Amino acid sequence: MGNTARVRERRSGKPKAARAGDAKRLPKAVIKAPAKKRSRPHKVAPAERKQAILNAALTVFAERGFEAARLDDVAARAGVAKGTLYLYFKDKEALFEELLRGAVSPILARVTALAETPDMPFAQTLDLLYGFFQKEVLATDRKLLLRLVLTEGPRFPRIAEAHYRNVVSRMLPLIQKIAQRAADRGELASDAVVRFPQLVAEPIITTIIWDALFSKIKPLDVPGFLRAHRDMLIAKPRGQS
Amino acid sequence: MGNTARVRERRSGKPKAARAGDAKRLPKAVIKAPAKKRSRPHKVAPAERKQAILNAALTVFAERGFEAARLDDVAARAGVAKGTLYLYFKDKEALFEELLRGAVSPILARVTALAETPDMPFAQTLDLLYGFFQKEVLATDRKLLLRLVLTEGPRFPRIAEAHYRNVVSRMLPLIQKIAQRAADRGELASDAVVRFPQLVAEPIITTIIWDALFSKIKPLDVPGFLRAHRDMLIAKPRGQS
Amino acid sequence: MGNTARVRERRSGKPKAARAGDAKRLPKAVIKAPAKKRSRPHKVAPAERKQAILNAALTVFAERGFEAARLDDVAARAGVAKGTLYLYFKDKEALFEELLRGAVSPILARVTALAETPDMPFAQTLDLLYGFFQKEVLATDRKLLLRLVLTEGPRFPRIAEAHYRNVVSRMLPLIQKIAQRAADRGELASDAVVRFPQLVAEPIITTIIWDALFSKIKPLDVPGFLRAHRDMLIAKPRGQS
Amino acid sequence: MGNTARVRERRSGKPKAARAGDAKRLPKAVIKAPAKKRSRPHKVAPAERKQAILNAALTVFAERGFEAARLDDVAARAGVAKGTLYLYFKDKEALFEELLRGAVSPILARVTALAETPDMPFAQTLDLLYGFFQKEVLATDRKLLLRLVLTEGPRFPRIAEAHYRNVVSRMLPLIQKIAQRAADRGELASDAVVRFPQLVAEPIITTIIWDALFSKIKPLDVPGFLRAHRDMLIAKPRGQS
DNA sequence: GATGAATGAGGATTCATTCAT
DNA sequence: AATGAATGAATCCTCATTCAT
Repeated sequence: MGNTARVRERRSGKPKAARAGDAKRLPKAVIKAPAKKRSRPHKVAPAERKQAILNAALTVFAERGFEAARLDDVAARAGVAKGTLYLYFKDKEALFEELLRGAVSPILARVTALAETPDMPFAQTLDLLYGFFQKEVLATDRKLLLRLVLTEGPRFPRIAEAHYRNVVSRMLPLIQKIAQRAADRGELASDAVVRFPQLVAEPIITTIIWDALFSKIKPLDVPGFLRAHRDMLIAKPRGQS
Repeated sequence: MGNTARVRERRSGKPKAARAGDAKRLPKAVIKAPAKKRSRPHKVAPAERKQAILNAALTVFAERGFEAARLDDVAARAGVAKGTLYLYFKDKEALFEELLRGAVSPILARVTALAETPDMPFAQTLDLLYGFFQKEVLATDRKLLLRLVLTEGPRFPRIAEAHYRNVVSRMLPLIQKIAQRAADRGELASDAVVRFPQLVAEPIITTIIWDALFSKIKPLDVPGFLRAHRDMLIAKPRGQS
Repeated sequence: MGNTARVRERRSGKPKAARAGDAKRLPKAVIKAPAKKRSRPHKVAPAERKQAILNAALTVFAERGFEAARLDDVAARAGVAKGTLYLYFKDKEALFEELLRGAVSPILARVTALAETPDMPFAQTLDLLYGFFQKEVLATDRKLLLRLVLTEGPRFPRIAEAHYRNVVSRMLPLIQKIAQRAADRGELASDAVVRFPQLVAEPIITTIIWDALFSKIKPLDVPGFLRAHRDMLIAKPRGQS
Repeated sequence: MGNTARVRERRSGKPKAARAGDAKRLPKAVIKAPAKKRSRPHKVAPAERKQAILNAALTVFAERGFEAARLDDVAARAGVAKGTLYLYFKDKEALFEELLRGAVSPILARVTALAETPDMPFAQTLDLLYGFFQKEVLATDRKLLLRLVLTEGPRFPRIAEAHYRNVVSRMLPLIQKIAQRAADRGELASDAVVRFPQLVAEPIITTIIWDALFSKIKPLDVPGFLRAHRDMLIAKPRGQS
């Protein structure tokens, strides 16, 4: 009866060209499978492979958002089969969460370091901080991670929570400490920043959002903006000169 | 009409993960049709009906984001049949865009008014502006609109563009004008705000984002925060006391 | 930008010809979509439509078992779109359970009726019962339902339970009552059937199983078999003559 | 070998419904790999290994049925790698068929032996037979084998056929012979059992099915039931006392 | 205009099978 | 021989959209 002869019709060739031609959303770009198809690409370190998937996922999720992202595209970009994703991640959501886990932790490390340098003038601390943000976040893929946290966070309480726990709740006290020290040294006449360390983080959020929404239309002079914000932060309040 | 020839533009289904009742995301909420089904929708003005749809859409889109939002839910919430949506909007995307069109225009009007009031001290202008934001945006559904602009904007260039055109590009020059006047009056020692009127808008963005992500975890003292930011804006730069 | 022009590649024509050519399992037959495709078959009473789906489901489930059955095939056989199934049934399992609900209830009605006819000789009661089984179950699609209960029951505790509750637990006492009456009239010398009314149901199970497994190889003379079983049931035990 | 050209025979995935942990079906159980993973499978005789696989397969197939059974689970239970299964069995189906081959042959041997013992009273022969069934089938894993034959047989004509050839077609003539001898000795007043030796096998089928479906709900007094059936078999027909 | 049943393309996920090691 | 990571076809289910009433 020929077991091997049992063959069934297939269709195989799958339209992967992610809806190019759509003019309203996501104008151009959009995922392009590198088409590198080693028929059995054994001997790739699993960690590398996982990283490849995460990299691909970052691109795809950033481009389309969680819901619209297609794991097909992630797999294609990562150069693996669809099923392979599930060897490394339980499901789409787990992939997404792992992707965002530790999104901005490097910044945290830097801020911690700054908090350990008590004698630095506040202005300089801010310059270092914002400089670091520009070089290590804005200029890299981490920008996309942070953007995803901000844009998908409302729909993923767990991710928002994790971000709060891992980043925000640790960063703010550090900033507070730095600000307090500056205030103690007389560098700040008001405790506004001490009470609201978020004032230091504001331009980071603003920059990420502006970049995501308007950079194509009207790029922001980010260094200038950050400098301007810094100047505000270190200013003396009116009437206290 | 030839069934096989029917081609439709879509983008996709919905991942299993987002089902209602899922405890990890979107805790409860889940849209609940008011089920008010007068068997005769007697004399409902089309404009009213359209508004009902838009209201429903705002809730649903805000709750789930564009992709995950179900028109079924919108229709149910609006108390109309699903097909009815298509009498008022070409498709899901058109509904979404119309929803966001003019998202925050009321603020614009207010800022315009402020710009016409040349003699007001800058501090007071800011208080009025931020107060208006709190009462007319943060405390209302418009908060959701603005949130949607910020979170979905990256995936909807047209919406970002419209928002830039309708709101941002009009607001910033007004602020600039106000700031310039304040500077001219010697109220500001630096032209930072004149060069970067975004500095005035920063706390609005920050507040919207914080509200969307962390309000459940750690509510922000919004009035205090806005006052602190205001104080910064009107501060004298260091060394100029 | 021409919304209507947004068209994307498709593949459409789907291989529906369910694995014909498979020689080891399910030799021949196998689902054949009637291909009647009214492009919008409105105006079919919903009850009718549901019944069409249930009928199709019966065939497909009986042919392949629950797990291997494809809802694609059910839909094709029912002449509806895949999505339509979900208008009538929550999911595959719900369809399956509803299909089996009340599988053999008509028999129950008949047995009840027989139990209300006290004066009938036991032999005649059995003839009526088995005759009814032959005509109303074995010769109809209900045979497949009963077969499904027996073959899928072990994997579907809920279905087994429902069958026990709805059919078995009601039938056995009725048989018991009938048997008791027969015993009281001296028609039976032993209380074996009274204690084990299952003895009456045995040939029904045996017949269904034989039919499912061996009818192609060696058909069973069902009427003869049932008569033989009946003779056994009404016999006098040894040594009590 | 050309990835795109690779065509494989399969039949399908697995519906969401049947996931482990699902409370509605297959209450708990869910296969649990003993996780004994000697890093060196030192000297395990291939025959032993094969038997381990078959044992594991029996459990898994019995628990979920052929389609829903996962080779992953079989491998885990057998303590081998998934690929190893394919060293011993061509594919899932071959494993299943080998598993069921000779399912109940031990009984056959016993019946043969009984058929060679001409002088035993029929009642005693039945007691031995049913006793053997209880001890060697019902109380052991062979129960699961027989259950699988009955429940999967309808979908596996080859298995049904093999079972008929190997077991049924050999057993029935033996029973017939025994029954004939009993009849010749005047132990039976009718030739019903001679014409339908299935009457002897009935309670075996009934018992297996009852056990599979209802044992949790309402356990059957198997010994009593078998004795009752035996009494029926050796009874004198009415009117011949 | 309104309706809502019907549609069917699309995507997440599973799992038998392969094959480089 | 044994392994188990990788593959990708297959299937369930969803939901935007249509259109007969």
